[in-house]
Amino acid sequence: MSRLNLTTQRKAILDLVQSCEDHPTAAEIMERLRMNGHQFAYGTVYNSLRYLTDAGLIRELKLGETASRYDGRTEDHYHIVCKKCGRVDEVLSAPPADWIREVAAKTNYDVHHSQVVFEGVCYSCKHPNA
Amino acid sequence: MSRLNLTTQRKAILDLVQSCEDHPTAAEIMERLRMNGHQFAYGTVYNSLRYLTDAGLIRELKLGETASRYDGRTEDHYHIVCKKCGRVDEVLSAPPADWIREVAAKTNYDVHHSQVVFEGVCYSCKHPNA
DNA sequence: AATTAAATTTATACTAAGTCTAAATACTAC
DNA sequence: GTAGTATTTAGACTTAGTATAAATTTAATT
Repeated sequence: MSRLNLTTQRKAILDLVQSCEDHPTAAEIMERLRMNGHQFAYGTVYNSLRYLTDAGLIRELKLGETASRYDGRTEDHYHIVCKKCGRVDEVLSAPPADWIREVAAKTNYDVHHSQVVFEGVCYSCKHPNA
Repeated sequence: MSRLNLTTQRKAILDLVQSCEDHPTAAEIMERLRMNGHQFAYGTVYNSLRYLTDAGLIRELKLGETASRYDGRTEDHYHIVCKKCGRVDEVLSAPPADWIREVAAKTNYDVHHSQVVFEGVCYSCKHPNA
């Protein structure tokens, strides 16, 4: 682990991701950077996203779509995806420790981490004319 | 939903996936089919895997790698991936219903399904010289 | 059994997301 | 200021998967 090196590009990308209410893909990040007057090389954006992810400053979300999404919230949390509209919301309740212990015991693994993606239908899609 | 139509190709692919102890990718499935003397078009394998998945005969696993994996076990279950060796094991304990209810209440979603991928270190990697 | 219609397979072109590479640029330490 | 390292850039390349159009198979109708 070496010292954190936030270049202009990395800083701009970090700021952008942290300012997002949603969970943009790399392509969406590039688009928003361009709208803010930045124009970085394609590879630089991917490089920086990986660097920032490795540094623990942002999170990469793999929600089962083709592209990864990025999240400026670094606390441990999960996500729920609406099957109808594709919207993604945060889930802050952690899986019960009992369950994790049970899984560790049954599988003989040291469990370090879990990714959970819930799928369902969001409030707006349930009540279309509210 | 129309009647199930298991062509020669689909049947061979279903048989193969069901006979696997592991969770092969589409590329691995093609390779194993070839070893069994089958030679199907590239697109047919993808088509068939989707067909079989939609029919509920196999499952598509998105474990955060670049390629999907396929699983002949159709009961509801989850997976745990070893960070060291990449091995994937089954997790048969379901997440506690209380937790799911809590998530549904907090997010205002109807929760239909959850995908859970645990990450950790498997027994063999923990005890390298056993 | 021959004819038509529908579904499926095949081969191949294409797309999307991301990685790799080599040259150019920027930063750091002396 | 110069040498050395790290980063950015542009663009080629890779991987996984989708789309398309022609050929083949299967099923239904007569």
